[in-house]
Amino acid sequence: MKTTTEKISEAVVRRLPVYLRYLTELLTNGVQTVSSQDLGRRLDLNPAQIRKDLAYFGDFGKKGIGYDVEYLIEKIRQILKLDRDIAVALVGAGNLGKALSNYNVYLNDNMRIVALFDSHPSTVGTHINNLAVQPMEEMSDSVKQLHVRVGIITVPGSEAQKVADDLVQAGVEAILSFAPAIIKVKEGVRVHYADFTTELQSLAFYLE
Amino acid sequence: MKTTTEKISEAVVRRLPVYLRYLTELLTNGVQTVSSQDLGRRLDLNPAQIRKDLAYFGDFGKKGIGYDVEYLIEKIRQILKLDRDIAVALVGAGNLGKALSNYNVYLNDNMRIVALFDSHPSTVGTHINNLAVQPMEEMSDSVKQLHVRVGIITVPGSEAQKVADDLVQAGVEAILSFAPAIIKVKEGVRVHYADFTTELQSLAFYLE
DNA sequence: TAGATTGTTAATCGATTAACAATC
DNA sequence: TAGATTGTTAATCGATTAACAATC
Repeated sequence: MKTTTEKISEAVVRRLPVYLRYLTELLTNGVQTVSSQDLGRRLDLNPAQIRKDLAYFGDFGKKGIGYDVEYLIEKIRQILKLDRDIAVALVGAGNLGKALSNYNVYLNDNMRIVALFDSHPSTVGTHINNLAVQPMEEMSDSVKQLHVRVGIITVPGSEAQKVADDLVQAGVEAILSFAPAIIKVKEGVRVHYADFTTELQSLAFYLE
Repeated sequence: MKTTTEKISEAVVRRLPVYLRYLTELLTNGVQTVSSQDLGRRLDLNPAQIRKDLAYFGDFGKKGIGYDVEYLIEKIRQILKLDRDIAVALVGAGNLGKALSNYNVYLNDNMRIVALFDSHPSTVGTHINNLAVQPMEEMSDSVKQLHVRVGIITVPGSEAQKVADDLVQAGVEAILSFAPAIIKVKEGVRVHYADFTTELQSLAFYLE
């Protein structure tokens, strides 16, 4: 194991969920042990990179054997902090917001959408997955009361910054935004983007 | 302008749509000229990086002045091949698929969803945005007939590989997958991922 | 002209990969 | 033991940033 307090690069952190996903699949299939070579082949990654990624956090493998699937899953879940409950709020109960709300089931990982907000009076009060859509005015109070730490933004790009400001003000520590817009937040708040228009446009470059 | 036939890195290609988005906003606001410094400040990027990115494709700026917003938009659209019509097919007309279909309006860029497919008999035949959901069996023929070049996958992870195989078989050149799974395709076909579960999980790492 | 800003080269930084001793 | 595979160091590769001559 490496010396402590080495900063972990974003690239490493982004690969951990990918490892986790495939390991979970292996566990389901009854596979008990996996080598970095097996993982690399399946995930299109260099085996040395996988070993290095994991070694940042501990000595999880056994020389000559590989990694115990169940143990590694447990460890990665700890590293990603997915071993504890994390309350999530979703802002923007339009089509995309509704679709994501229904994914609650899939993201078992103790991350759970516990509140929905929307600014349209006609949407407020409707129920999605047993959760009532609340007006924006209640966001600050609800976020605090429910200890929401992560916000998902599914409003139009033009409203994203305002919503992000409100979420941060209410105490949210991390944001996943689906809006096609760069969001500015204060130091310490983390923003990830899941902007498929950008993804689709860069895909077009590779045509032909 | 640099020597021709220099390979463009993926990182560069991914930033182009971000430039395009902000430039379009500037154009809407009547801004005629913008410097790499302005862009960098707004997009949290190094100005030198922006100049370098653009210089891969041509001399678009004017020394002492900056970049003409309208002209640069035109050029980036050409580079990304967004200046011609691109037919897109979406496979998986569930909640997420439906939500994305409705975004057609937003992705004006001549990329247009022209066909929807689903494997559930109860979904086939329903209409989303004036487009009928077709059964999977018709995919190959429809993709060829409509000259579909890009496929969007919004089926469960367990079915993603099969759908990708079918799309590639039918002649699709690029795929955007929302399914939480690594997809293997033959050389020459490009796959991008828009997997928000991965994004959300890596976000959890940064809590606290 | 003086000030601003590009395009590009060189310097730096960081991430990926190769190689191998340690060891199960 | 022999074969396999880890953890880690060193080498390589590539991407970002700084610096500056050219020039509008």
